[in-house]
Amino acid sequence: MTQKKRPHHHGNLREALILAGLEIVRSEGPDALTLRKCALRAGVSHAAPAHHFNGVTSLRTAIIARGHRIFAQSMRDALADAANRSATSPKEQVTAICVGYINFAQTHSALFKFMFQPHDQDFTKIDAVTSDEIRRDAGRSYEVLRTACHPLGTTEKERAQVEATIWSMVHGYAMLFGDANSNLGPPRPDRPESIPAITDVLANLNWSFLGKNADSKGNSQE
Amino acid sequence: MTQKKRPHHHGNLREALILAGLEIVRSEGPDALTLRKCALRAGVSHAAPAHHFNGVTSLRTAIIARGHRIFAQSMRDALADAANRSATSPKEQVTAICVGYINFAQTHSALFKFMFQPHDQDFTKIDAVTSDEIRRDAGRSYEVLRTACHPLGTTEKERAQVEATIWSMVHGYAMLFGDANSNLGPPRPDRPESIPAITDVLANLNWSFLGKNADSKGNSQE
DNA sequence: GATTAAAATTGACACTGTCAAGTTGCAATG
DNA sequence: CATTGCAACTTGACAGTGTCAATTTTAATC
Repeated sequence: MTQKKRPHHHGNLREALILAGLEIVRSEGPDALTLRKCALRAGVSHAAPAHHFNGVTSLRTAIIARGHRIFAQSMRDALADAANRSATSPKEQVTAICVGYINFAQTHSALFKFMFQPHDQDFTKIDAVTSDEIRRDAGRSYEVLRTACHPLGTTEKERAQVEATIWSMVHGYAMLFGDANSNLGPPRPDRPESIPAITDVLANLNWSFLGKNADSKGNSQE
Repeated sequence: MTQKKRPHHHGNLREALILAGLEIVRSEGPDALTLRKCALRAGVSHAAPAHHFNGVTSLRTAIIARGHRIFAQSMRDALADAANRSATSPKEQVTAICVGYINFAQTHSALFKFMFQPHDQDFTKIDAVTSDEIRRDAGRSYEVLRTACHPLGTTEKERAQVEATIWSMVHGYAMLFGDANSNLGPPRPDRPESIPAITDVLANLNWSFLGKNADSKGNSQE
């Protein structure tokens, strides 16, 4: 009985394949990812990945899960930056997270597209390890926003509404305006200065959502 | 010189391929679309589409353009419905358009995903006909929203901000919550009733955006 | 050292998009 | 009407893709 999981040939192929995939997405774009390319980059034969991933969908999902770690970290970093500037009101915290959100979408635009592409991941067709990974890592991403939104609602229903509002706004913005070469969104007249900043967009929200004051400083987590 | 464009064998293959593509996306999902499947469904050989589309990207783009017509019509229909209920204030008009937006995303969920998937359409690699089509049809979609948003801003910059705000919000909502089987967005606890309606989300906007009253009835187009 | 099971390779298959060459059929020209 | 010309379409091939079955290699165990 092995106390440590020490695979035989490669060492840790599963990890290597995920990293190879991230690199391919980064350098060649979201549509360039291929099972065989990942295998080649990891230095194994084209059919080797089958022993670690149920299929290409599983590999893609695992890459997305890994992307979520960077994504969540980007939001946490922005939150920490805001805290260093003493911007700790719920409104300021949520705004900071959105800035981190958009920052990730711009800095890792190919990965962002890859992650939030509508993929038909029949969760049933994904191996248990990867399925757990995506659930955990994507959940942690959402948890960052969820925590910051918490003080903005009193009941669970209210909080769900606030979360949906912020999440929709920032995600839509990222999709439509986040990437300079985005082909979605409104047809832009080649004037990138006509794109408002995420903070300008967020300013159009009614921040005193449901009676509570979003500007009160301090940690109001119950 | 032919006064009417009457192609030789098929009659109108370009149109038939687009319709075949729409049907495939509808019935088999966004990822099921294939050049060869379209050709088969249109009753021609696998290489026939090459004479009408520069490549598969062009065909996809043409299908997206066609989808935009349905999309724009869905928003216009919702706007007409609102007018029948005498809901003609800017706020009510914009809300109605968003309802039409979400309605399209739900009714034609596969097509919506297909349309707003980040596709690398190197516009240079797309034949001129299709390129004009997508620009025109996507522009018309956006024009519906643009017109409704017009009274909500006074300067051009203000209007761009309002448009970006509304568009981001409704698009993000459609992506994250529009489709019941969406795998994006927050991990939902199998409680579909916890998803707020688009109208609830829009209610969190500060509708008196920039001093002007969004509730004033009538046609305030300048 | 022999056994055994996992890890990885090799080879094959159907399917994809794209290209080159050949065929068909319509339309304008003589 | 016969001929020419050209666009529409077909056929065949090619490199890649994901996936599967059969085989070999490797590492841990008895």
